[in-house]
Amino acid sequence: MAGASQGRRRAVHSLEAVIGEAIALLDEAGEGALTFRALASRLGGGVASIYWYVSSKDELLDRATDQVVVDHLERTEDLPRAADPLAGLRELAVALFDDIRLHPWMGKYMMRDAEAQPHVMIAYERLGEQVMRLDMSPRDTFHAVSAVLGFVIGTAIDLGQEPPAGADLAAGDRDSGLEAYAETWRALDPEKFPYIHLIIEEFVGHDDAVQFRAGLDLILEGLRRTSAGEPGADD
Amino acid sequence: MAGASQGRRRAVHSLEAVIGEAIALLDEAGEGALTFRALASRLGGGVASIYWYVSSKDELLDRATDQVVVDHLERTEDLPRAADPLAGLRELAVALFDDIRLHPWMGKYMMRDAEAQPHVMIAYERLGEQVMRLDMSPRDTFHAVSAVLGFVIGTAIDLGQEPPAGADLAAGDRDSGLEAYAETWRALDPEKFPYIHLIIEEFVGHDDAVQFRAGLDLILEGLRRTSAGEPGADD
DNA sequence: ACCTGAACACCGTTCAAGT
DNA sequence: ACCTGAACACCGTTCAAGT
Repeated sequence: MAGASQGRRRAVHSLEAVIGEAIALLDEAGEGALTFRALASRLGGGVASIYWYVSSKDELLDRATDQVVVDHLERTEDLPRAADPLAGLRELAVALFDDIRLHPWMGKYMMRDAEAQPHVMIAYERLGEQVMRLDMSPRDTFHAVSAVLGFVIGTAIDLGQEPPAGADLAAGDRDSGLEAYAETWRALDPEKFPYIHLIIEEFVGHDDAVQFRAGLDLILEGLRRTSAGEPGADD
Repeated sequence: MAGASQGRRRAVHSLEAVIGEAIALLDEAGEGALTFRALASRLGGGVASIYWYVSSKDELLDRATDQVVVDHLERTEDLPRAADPLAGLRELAVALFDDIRLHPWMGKYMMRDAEAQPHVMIAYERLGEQVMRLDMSPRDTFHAVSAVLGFVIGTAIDLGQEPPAGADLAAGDRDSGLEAYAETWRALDPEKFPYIHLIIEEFVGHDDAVQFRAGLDLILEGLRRTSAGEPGADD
């Protein structure tokens, strides 16, 4: 009986398995849940084994982020479908935002190390190629792409922020969270906080995706005007 | 001789000292350097004492962030100086961005918990009051403020990202860092990466502040057009 | 009321040893 | 070539005890 199967002593891994389980752990339970010990037990092996595939937790996170971008690029291969460069830019930005939102932990890492995340470069390139069609100077082109990218990733990070440990994520979760904020704000003096009072009801039940698109459209509208107004302008 | 000064046995702290030293530690050595043990030794006391003033590291970071915002509000009390609402919005956004950049660690925490950071609310309110002068619907007003805020904080976070542990921050520091990236990019196939090649030289030696202002101006230009075009538009 | 050292339950990372 | 348990040097947080 000593060996119904004499295997199972040593677990067998692969880089794909390590990265895949890391992504699953991050998606399911958030950034705090990604521990070498937790990851090892998911893989059915020992902690130290992970270091055969990855030399640090930083590298693990870089590789996990890059892998998500690989999937994103695959999924959006045939974008943009629009003839208009700004419409094309919009499609790409929206698709990127939506995919980052599915993995709220990754925004933080996307801008950290271009060399460790080779595919992020390709996503930038695709956005840039749409902007190039506006025929602006290299500098204006660079600034426009940086603005869109900063807005996409920045907004995704803001919205993906994990609430501090204390927060009560019991029942209505998100809705009740928004409502709890609104409650506090309604208590503020309307004389001193006219803006807050103006938008409280908009804030309650607002849709992150709608909010993102509205902001993106402001940038795109500005870009449309700017690129039409000063063809080839410098500095 | 047993007590030239019999004090010094027990250190004496205050909430201000705890928060102040925490901010100093974060500014000087980055987020990784803020440890209860490091903070305690700066304060000249024991680790556990900090818990008298603050109930967790999360609270410490919330309070540190709020304190920086307090200083920012004080420093910019008499802004905006411009009569034009968009110019006023621009002044406020630029000032906020510049102050966040002085404390690169804080961007991440600014959007995390409005209740724990009462003064962040005031900064939002000030931005909102400028946008209100454009006489748009509550929804459009909310979206515009959210877009500006998302861009300010998001860009600040992106730029404030600490490079992963490995990075060589030896001599030329930032410049050589940019140049190292550029080197990698120049090696990319120009056929497949026309955008990257177009902007490499713009990227090298680019100024974060200039880049931020360019993006902000796109949003403001879009906002100017949108608010002029559809006075009081809904949905 | 405020401060303390020592302990607890965790981390990421290393290493000598196994197969 | 790949996997392992045990150890190391850290963390944030708690607690019983001091003043």
